[in-house]
Amino acid sequence: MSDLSAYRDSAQTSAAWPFEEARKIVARIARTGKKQVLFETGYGPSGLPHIGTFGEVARTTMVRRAFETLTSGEIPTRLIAFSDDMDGLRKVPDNVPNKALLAGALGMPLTKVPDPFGTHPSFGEHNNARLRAFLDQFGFGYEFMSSTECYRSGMFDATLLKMLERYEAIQAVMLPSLREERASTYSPFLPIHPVTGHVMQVAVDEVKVDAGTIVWRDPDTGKAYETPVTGGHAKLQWKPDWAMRWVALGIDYEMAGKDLIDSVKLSGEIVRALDAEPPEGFNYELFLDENGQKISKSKGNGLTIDEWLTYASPESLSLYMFQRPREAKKLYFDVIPRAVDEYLSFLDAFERQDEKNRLGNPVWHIHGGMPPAPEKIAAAGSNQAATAVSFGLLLNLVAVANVEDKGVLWGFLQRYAPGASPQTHPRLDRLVGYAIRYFADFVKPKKVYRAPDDVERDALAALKAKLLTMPADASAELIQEAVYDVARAVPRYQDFKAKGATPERPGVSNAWFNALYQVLLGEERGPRFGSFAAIYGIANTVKLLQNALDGVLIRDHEAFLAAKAPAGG
RNA sequence: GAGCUCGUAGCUCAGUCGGUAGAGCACGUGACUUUUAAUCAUGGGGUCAUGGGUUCGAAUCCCAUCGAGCUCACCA
Repeated sequence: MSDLSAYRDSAQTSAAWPFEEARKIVARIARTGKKQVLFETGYGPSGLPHIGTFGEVARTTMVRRAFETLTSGEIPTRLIAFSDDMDGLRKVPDNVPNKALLAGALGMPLTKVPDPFGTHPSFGEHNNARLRAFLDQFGFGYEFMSSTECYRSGMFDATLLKMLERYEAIQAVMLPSLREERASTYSPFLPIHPVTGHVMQVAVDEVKVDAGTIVWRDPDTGKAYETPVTGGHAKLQWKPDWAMRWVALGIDYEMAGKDLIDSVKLSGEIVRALDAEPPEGFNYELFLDENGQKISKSKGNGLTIDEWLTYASPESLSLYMFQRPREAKKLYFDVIPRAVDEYLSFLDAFERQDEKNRLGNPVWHIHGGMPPAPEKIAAAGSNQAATAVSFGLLLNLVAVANVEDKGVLWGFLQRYAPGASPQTHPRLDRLVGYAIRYFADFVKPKKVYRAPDDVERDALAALKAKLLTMPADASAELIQEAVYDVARAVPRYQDFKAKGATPERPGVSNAWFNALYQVLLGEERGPRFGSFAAIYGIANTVKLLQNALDGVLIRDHEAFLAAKAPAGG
């Protein structure tokens, strides 16, 4: 943290949004005199963690780090990941096994619903574990809290009793926001049915402030019950629950999606009805799919976090989350490569920037003020500055060179920068892996292999024969010479207008190379062929030529596409 | 009906108390021993959506208009 204190002054005026948020919290504690700051992110545990979950925690953490920088770490902070696991199960999710098991538990608190996966005592606990594993995988610092445990332990009791006392004031906040038919039966308290265990959404007949209970009737049996609002015998409706939690835990900051703006407002009013101050907040925009539609779990559109992490690093996803949180951004496959390269260039720029600019650099926020040094490679025998290899470059390379193996791609890289290796450049190595997966899933399907005609067949056969006479470690230059020499003998490829061409020794036209790329790689363009063959290996190249002559390349590609078709789509 | 965001180069966007418009990519040209991924140099390109206001001075602050898009108004 001592490193960060250097940024304290510049941070006071930084325009980066995490600092603007953090300054709101600084003003808040100046007002309240609090000695620590609590951040909260909340989850409805009926679903699995998703890309929005990541976004909310990542962004909250950015504000947290900004706050710590503003205050030189003098004020302790905590981030609470709160799981609303006492919520009643409303419907059976589509993506779970043993649906019948869940169907029998509709209406029960999630921590009373059996675990369809059979790994935890309840569905709620199962999902809590998934949430924690998810957050841990990214190294987020947080404290987990279970709503069920909070209610049962009595941690919420004092605030719950106060809400009972202010019952009318809370209703005065809530009722105008509801339609008539709903308002007539609305109660902020949801008693847990003492017999069935269901979370009951029923009208409250009587509020007994002194006894700390509510009186209600079972709509099916008509039987009346008196239930304490404390000790986990009842829970709260969502918006009052949020408000109660803010008060009981003393939350200072919580962000929410734009769809919750009105809810934040109502919950805030309830907090004020409890004589407390609602937390500072921030409303981030929702993500859209490539057609501009809101991403929702039920629709399954947009991009999942697993998909992102298949093709790019968590850091690139953090960058995406950092940038323009108040704008509706499209979140689909095409944004990934750009996010990766922007991350790399921001990382590259960081070293050259002064304090103030660093605070505006996304990598400062992604890495909590301490971004790693960029990994660069230096060209052999060159006094040019080392540069970072971009994802775009790797994608290009992997596509034209038909690379499916990390080693081969490293071969190309080392050709340019002999000193580099997966050991010296581990992050570049991961980038290489991402590029290859991208190739397999998005580039390879678009390849179009074409069959050679008779002239091309002869030329390819001649090239193969020539390569067979060469040593396995023949240099790229030597192979390149051979490629030219083979084509020089073929009238179709002779080019007498080429630079340095003579009638006895014609140049070679582009048609030859185009044919090689189209037939062998399924691409319109490609790498320098000599270099390609040297890295790919003479034996492999010979096999590639033979496969082209045998029609194997086309057959294999068709089989590949056929196998992919049903799963893809 | 209520609220939010955005409009700057062909594209994606920076532009941090107001002080002569920037980057990356793309494109043009040139260099690198027979052009074919990776390099380098260089060039063109913007009435900062529109109209007004404040100011010595506005992409930046204020108001209005137009345009693009989103969210909420049942539940969480």
